[in-house]
Amino acid sequence: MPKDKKTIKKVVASKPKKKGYQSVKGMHDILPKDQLYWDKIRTETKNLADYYHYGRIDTPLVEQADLFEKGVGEATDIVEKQMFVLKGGKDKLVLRPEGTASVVRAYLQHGLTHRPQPVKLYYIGPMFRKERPQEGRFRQFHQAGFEIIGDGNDAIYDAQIVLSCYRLLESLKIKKLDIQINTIGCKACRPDYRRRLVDYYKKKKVCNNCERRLKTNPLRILDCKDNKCQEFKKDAPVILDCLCADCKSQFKGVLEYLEELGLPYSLNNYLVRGLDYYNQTVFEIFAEGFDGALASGGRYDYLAKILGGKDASAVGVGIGLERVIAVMKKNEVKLTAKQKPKVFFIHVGSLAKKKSLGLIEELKNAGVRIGEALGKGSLKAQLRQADKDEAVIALIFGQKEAFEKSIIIRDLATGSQESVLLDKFIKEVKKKLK
RNA sequence: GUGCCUAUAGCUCAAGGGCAGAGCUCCACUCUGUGGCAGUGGCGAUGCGGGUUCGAGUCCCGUUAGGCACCCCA
Repeated sequence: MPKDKKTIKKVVASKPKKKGYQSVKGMHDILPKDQLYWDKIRTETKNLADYYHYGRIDTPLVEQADLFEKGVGEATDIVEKQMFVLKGGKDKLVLRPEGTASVVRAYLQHGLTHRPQPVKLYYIGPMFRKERPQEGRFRQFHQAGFEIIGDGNDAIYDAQIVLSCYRLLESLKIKKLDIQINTIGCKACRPDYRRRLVDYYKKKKVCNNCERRLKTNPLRILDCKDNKCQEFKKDAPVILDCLCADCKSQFKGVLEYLEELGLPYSLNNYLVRGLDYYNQTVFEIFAEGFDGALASGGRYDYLAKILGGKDASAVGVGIGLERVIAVMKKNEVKLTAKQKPKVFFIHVGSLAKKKSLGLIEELKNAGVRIGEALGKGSLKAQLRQADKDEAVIALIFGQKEAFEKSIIIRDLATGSQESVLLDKFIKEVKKKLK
C-alpha cells in the first residue's frame, strides 16, 4: 500500500538510533581549508623564535591542579570555575588552562636554572577553559607564548617580549596594532596602592560587580564598564603615584626601550591583569577586527618562588591564536595556498590501473608533483577532475599504452596531445612544464 | 556561571498550522578512450527528545550546539 511517503521515510530514518556525534561545546575541528592559517602561524612563530633564540618547549596538556591553584591564583575565575578536572586517580589532575605555569614548572623541574640565564622559551598548543563559548572564546583554544626566565627584572627583557609578540602579529599581516601597557607595582608598593584604591571606592556607590571586585580583586574595578564606575575612575588614585623607586625606574626603562624601537604603545593606567602572578609590567595588544585582546602578558617575578623553586624573575606573553585567525580572516589576509600539481595522471582500464601507482612513484622520484583521481573509473571523470584542479598537462595511460610501453601527454589548454615512450616521458613532461 | 537571540541538504537561503523547495556543490548521463560550456537526471535536510493539534519546519516545554551582552579572558 502506498502509505504516506513521509511516514515511511521517518520510520526508516529513525531506525538506526541517533543522528550522530558532534564535537563537544566550545571545541572545534580544524578542517583542511583552515590549516593554511595554522601553517602560517606555526612557521612565522618558529622563524621568529629561532631569530630571537627562544627554544621550543612542549609541556603536557595535563598537570596537577595544584600548579594552577598556586600559580595562577586560587581566587581567579580561571582556577575557581574554569578548569576541566579529570576524574579518577588519586591526584587532582586538570587540563591546562594556560601555559606559563607549566613552563615555569618545567624550568624548575629540569634544572634550567643552571643553564645560562635567562632561559628563553616558546610554546604553541591548546589550552582549556570551561567558559561559555562565543566568538574568539572557546573551551579548547590555542596559544603561542614567549617566556624569558631568570636574570633579574631588566626592562630590556620586557621590551623584547613585547617586541617578539608585536613582530609575530605583524608578520601575520595584522594591521593597526595597539599596545596598551601599564605597571602594577611589586610586593612592596602594590599593597599600598590597593589599600588606597579600596579606601577610595568604599565610599562610592559602585555597581554590584564592583562591590564584589572590591573584595576579590580591587584593581579590576578600574576596567568596569558601568557608567557610574567609569565616572568614579576619574578621581581614583593612580598607580603611578604609588610606585616604589624600583618599579618606577623599571617601568620607565621598558617605555624607553619601546620608544627606541619605535613601537606604538599607549599608556593605560587602568590596565590590570586577571592572573595573580603578574607584577610590574603588564600589557595587552589589540587590533582592528576583534574587540578583546589578541595577546597579553607581563612580568611574573614571583611565580617560580610560589611554585616552590628559587627566585627567578621572568616576563612573558600569550597570544590567542583563534583570535589572531579571526582578525586575519576579517582583514582578508591572503595566504599562498600550496601550489597545485600541474600534471594530472589518468588511467584507463584495469591493466593501466594496476601499473598506475608505480608510474606515479617514478614521477615522484623525479620530483614531478602529480594530481590524480585513481578511484574514478571513466576517463571523462578523471579529465574533469584534472580541469577542476587547474592542471596544465594530463598524462593518459590506457590499455594500448600499457602494451606499447608509452603514454599520452595531453596539453589541457590546447587539447593537443602526443604519445611518447615510457622511458623518456619524464623528460618530456619536464620539458612541457617549462 | 547569568540573560537574550538562533538552528531547514555539504554551503547560501525559501516554505500564512495543510504535498519540505531553489541556487551553488557533489555524482551520473547526453559523449561506451578525451575535460571545461550546455542540457537532462540523481544523491541529499527540518539538531535531538517530548507535548498541543485531525495535521507541526512553523506553536509550547526540555535538551544540545552556535551567536550576542554580561562575568571573565587569549
